[in-house]
Amino acid sequence: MGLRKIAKKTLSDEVYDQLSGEIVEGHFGAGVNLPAERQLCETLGVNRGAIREALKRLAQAGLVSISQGGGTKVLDFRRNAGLDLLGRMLFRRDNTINLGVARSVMEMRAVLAPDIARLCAERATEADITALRELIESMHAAAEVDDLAELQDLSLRFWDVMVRGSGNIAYELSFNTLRETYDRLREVLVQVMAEETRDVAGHRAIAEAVERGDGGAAKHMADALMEKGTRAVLGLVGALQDATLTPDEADDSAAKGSDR
Amino acid sequence: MGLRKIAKKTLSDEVYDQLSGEIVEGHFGAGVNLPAERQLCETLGVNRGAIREALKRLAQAGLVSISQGGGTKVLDFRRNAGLDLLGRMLFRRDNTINLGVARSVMEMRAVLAPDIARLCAERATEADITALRELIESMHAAAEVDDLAELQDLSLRFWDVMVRGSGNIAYELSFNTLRETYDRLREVLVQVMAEETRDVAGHRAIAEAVERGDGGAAKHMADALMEKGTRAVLGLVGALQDATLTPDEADDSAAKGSDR
DNA sequence: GTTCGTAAATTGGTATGACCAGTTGACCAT
DNA sequence: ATGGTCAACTGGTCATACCAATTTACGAAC
Repeated sequence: MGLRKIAKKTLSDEVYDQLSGEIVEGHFGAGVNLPAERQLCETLGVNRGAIREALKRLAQAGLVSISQGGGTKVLDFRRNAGLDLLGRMLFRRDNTINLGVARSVMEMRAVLAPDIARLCAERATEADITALRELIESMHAAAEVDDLAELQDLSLRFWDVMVRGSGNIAYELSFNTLRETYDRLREVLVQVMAEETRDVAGHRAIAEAVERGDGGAAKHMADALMEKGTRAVLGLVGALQDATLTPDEADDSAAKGSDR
Repeated sequence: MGLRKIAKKTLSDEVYDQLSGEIVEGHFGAGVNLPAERQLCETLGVNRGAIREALKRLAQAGLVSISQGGGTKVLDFRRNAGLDLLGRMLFRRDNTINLGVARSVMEMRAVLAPDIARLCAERATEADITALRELIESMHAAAEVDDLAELQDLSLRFWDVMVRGSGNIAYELSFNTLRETYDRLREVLVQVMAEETRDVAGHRAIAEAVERGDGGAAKHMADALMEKGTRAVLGLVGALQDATLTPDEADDSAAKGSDR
């Protein structure tokens, strides 16, 4: 327990991290050209292959646009990047948390989950329903001994089944990204979201609505469940933001209108 | 008019397209190893750099996992890929449309838009409101001469402003991906969604609610607007799917339970 | 039989240098 | 003002070599 996987980074990963960080934090404004590949080689002290692998990834992420002969141009990531950038934005390079990103994830989760529940109720297979039943039982067991970490894990798996049962590939893929982002805050959130995590009855109500094929009820129950965690986290984020407004860097409230 | 930008593809783009296609269409099952880089070079007839650039992109998209010495393993994209994969999945390599993906996009849009409207109403700046006003006027002008293509473009820009005004980065990024996917079907959908596109009053009602800062009303109005296009497209998709069920390939209804 | 260590084969990671191909911009002829 | 030409710059492709981590097979030790 407590052991963590050792993170290994290749050179191109490091290049990608540095460049994407510079772009997201605005040190390379939209429209300007990145330094030429051969110059980046020299500046960063790596070979051109590593640079190119990183640049291709930046292009795929929607952060830059590469054109032969014309250089590599920085794009406006707010207008061009995909949802995958969330993970990159959650932590700044000084390891502070971007509260605006955390809030956004919670808001999105709160809206998607009820519709996932609705669709799952309308489309779930027998296998899905069985899986939900088993998860609810496990949650009961974990709740008996108040094992919060286990409950959190089971809740994630609960929604895993739900989103697959919804038959909506856009929700599945969004969920993957949101889960990845959420996972990075897991240790922090396990306490904050305890009320939602411990609500086995809430999870059970959704599962039973799914079992009955009652989309409306499933949606309503999911809404109620989400409300608990969402309220707790948004409250915390709000408080932290207010506390952060003291320094000159007005962080998030300012960032909203700053770069458009 | 009618001229289109010439699409240029690099070798690594082509490699990426081929490999991601194979994976998404299931020819490489999750868990198996991709051929070694040096072997892919020979098979595809390109140098190793091009292969590596493509593999790095596949890894970033969540389709494979690369480990030095251990080969490149195919992942379960439904469980690991990000939302960006939507665009890759919309068209199969035989150029047929994946109706399940189209349906998913419409469902997600219908759920996100009302919450975007709600948040925008609560957080919009004066500049946002001005931009919305101008767009509504332009829409009126376009509606006078029933210029559907122009109306569609203005509606997209309307939502562009809304999503930026919502102050939710997750919505912004999701919207970028959804717009990209939607754009590929634009010519088809312009007719199908005409009722929603022509509904200038519906757009105006949302803009006015935003102006008043009335989140509840904005949400409700957006819901009503979305309902028009969503109903039309989902109806069409349903009809097409029923028609497709005649051949043995039961396409989407079957795909749902096939690979889990 | 299991466990552990070792060495060879395999696979990805990095480096170098060369040349091809498209873009840009300065310059010039018309 | 227009269009052509050429040089410089930038990304795209290629070949080859070697480094580093993992896997596998084999055998020694328990």
